[in-house]
Amino acid sequence: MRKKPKQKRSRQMVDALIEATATAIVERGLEGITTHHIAETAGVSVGSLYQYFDDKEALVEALVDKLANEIAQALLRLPMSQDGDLRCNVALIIQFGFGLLNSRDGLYLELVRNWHSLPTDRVMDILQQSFMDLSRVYFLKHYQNNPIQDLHVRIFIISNSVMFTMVRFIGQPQMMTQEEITRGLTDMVVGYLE
Amino acid sequence: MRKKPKQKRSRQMVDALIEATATAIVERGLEGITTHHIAETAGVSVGSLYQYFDDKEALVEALVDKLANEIAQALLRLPMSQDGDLRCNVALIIQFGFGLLNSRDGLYLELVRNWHSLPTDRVMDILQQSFMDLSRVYFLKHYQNNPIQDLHVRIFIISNSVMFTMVRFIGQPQMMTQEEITRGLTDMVVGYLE
Amino acid sequence: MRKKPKQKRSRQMVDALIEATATAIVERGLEGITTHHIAETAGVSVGSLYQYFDDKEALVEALVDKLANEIAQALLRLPMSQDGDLRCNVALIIQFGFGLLNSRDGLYLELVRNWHSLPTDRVMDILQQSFMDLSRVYFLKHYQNNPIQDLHVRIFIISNSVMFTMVRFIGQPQMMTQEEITRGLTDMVVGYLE
Amino acid sequence: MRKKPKQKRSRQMVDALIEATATAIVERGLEGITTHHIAETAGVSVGSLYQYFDDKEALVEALVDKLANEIAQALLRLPMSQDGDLRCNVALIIQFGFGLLNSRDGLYLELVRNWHSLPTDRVMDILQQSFMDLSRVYFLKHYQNNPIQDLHVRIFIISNSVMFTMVRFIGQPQMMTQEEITRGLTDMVVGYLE
DNA sequence: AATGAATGAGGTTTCATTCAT
DNA sequence: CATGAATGAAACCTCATTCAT
Repeated sequence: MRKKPKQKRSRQMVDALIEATATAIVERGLEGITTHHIAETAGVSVGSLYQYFDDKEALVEALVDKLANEIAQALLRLPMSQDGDLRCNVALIIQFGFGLLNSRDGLYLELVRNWHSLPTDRVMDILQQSFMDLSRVYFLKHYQNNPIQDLHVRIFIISNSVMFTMVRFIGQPQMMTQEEITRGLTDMVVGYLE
Repeated sequence: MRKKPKQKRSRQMVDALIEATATAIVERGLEGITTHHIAETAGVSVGSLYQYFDDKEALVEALVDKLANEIAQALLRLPMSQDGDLRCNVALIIQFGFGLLNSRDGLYLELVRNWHSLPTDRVMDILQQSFMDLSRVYFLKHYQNNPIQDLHVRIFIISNSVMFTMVRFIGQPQMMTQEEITRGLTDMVVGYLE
Repeated sequence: MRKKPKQKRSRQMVDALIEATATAIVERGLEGITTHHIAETAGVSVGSLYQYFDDKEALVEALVDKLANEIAQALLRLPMSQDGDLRCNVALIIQFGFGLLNSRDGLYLELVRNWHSLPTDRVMDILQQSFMDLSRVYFLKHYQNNPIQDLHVRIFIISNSVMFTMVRFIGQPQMMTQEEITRGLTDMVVGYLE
Repeated sequence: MRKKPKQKRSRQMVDALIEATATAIVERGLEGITTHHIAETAGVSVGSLYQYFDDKEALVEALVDKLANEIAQALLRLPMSQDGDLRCNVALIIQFGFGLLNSRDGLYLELVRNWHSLPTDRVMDILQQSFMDLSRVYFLKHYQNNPIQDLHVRIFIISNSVMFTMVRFIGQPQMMTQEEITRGLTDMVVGYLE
């Protein structure tokens, strides 16, 4: 970001631009957005856009960052069962994920699809961290003396498996239901972790 | 394809163009390719390109199709153990997958990354079919009277989980080894199927 | 024309190409025709096209020439009243003109519209010659000793007035009928000649 | 028009582009103009051209519109004799027409020649309206109780006859003089109207 | 003679970014 | 600070014409 917006007016402008970016992505896809369209949607001039963001990419980065934080917040508020019911918690997270992917008119979906041209690591880190925390709590209880092997590898595998399977499913949900996918993923993950 | 290449000369040109497309994608990424660059790489004029392909997209489609067929062929030649050792076969396929993703200077990697803007279904169909066949053989032997539930859902989940986890891993292999990923995926898949 | 087609085969080819040009013009307009389309319509290769015609323009020229001759022939067969009824003969020619412009799916229409980029003089010459003959016969009878002044100017004015008014009318016949136009033109021409 | 030119600067640019279009048409013919050439002639970048006009066609339309308005203005200023001398007024209009067609290095000529691919209706409407007004005034005076029949048909015929005969004459004035054509047309028109 | 594959100049349009006001 | 007019590189695609087979 080119300039730290200290003043209230500027802060609003930055926010408007980031939200406009989100809207534009939903409307035209990540590849279809243009700076003009974003600026117009934000009710701001292109010049102002470049006052606060180095280039188009910076805008998207800021958006991804913002969403990542929101997701992190939401994950913290997830009512995980604290008694160590793994299956229950995994299913909860998966449902949370589906909720996310289906929200905001497919904004998350479009972003995950294009993860490779985005600083998605930030997001994946957050998700993986969440899984990590969940797992750690769980395993601390159950395998306290016998810690699970390769936990970070498992978390990596699970995070990516779950996320991309969901995205792929949403893209072509013809031959199965979301419930089936949720159950299947839960089975797989729980089986892998136990 | 605009024109059926009947003559040997034409066939060569079509091949050269498809190969040039592959090269260009490796060099510049799927989004970075241009018709001029492809034609130049193929040692051919732009006009010729358009004599055989309707547009840029058609070129990429042809490439994907060709690769899909090659993969299908290669999968058939995989020395699967016929005695029903699931773990062994799963590991074999995963290693095959890694081999593919690491081959051709990352061509497959780039294509999988951009799956959403490609006719990837074709490829995924092939992979899923392969898993399907493998599983079917396996389960016919072991659970003949008790067929596995939701096989197509499982296959879908497994195919996507394995493939995208591998792709994501290759993108940032810093904190774990390919062996660890392979083992982890194999564990997960086998656990899920048994 | 590049080559005089002496052999029967060649003659057929030239004819086919000219007819294909006509068809192409009807289908796509004079500006829309391409050598490939013409050759294909004629069932011949582009190479052959260039064997007999210097370039695209030559094809159109040949077509115009052919049509001009046909028109000249048809005009000769027009059943002009020989008793010197000018109005009758003028109306006859105008109706003949409308017939022409409405024939061949608008081929003549399209050609007249684009007269400025064609060797239309050839055609206009023929028409003017026809009017000229008609008038001469008429005036020889009636004004034998008192020849009409500026006959060639009048013929020029009349030919162009009649032809382009008809073409313009066909282009947008909403607010009047062909009969009205025919009567009006006849009135004007006869008035001008008498 | 893509953007309403509110500022003075923009207005100048739009004008420059329209004038450049006129110049380009004179230099290269209506079919020969290119966006780059127009932009260059206007001393402006292609991008700017597209900021104010949707496409090439829009430019030509704007030009035609502008000229049509100018013609309408000029026609209003024509010193028509108000005492009802039809011949005099007709000749005046025809001379005005020749003046127009010979002005601006043949710009009008080229436009009329290509009337079929232009929104020429606008222009013809203006001319026909002008004739219509002229005629109406005239006939109101002279045939007040006995209004002329089919006035709109006559106007249509006359407008097109006069205009295209003049255009055709300018294209090949070898065998007659402008005076002869003017006199001839005037004779014909007056004869037709009386 | 006939073919049709190959050429490549040339045209239209988009859009990220800058900079004078 | 904000504006938005201006820029111009760069991409896609067409089609008249040639020439090796």
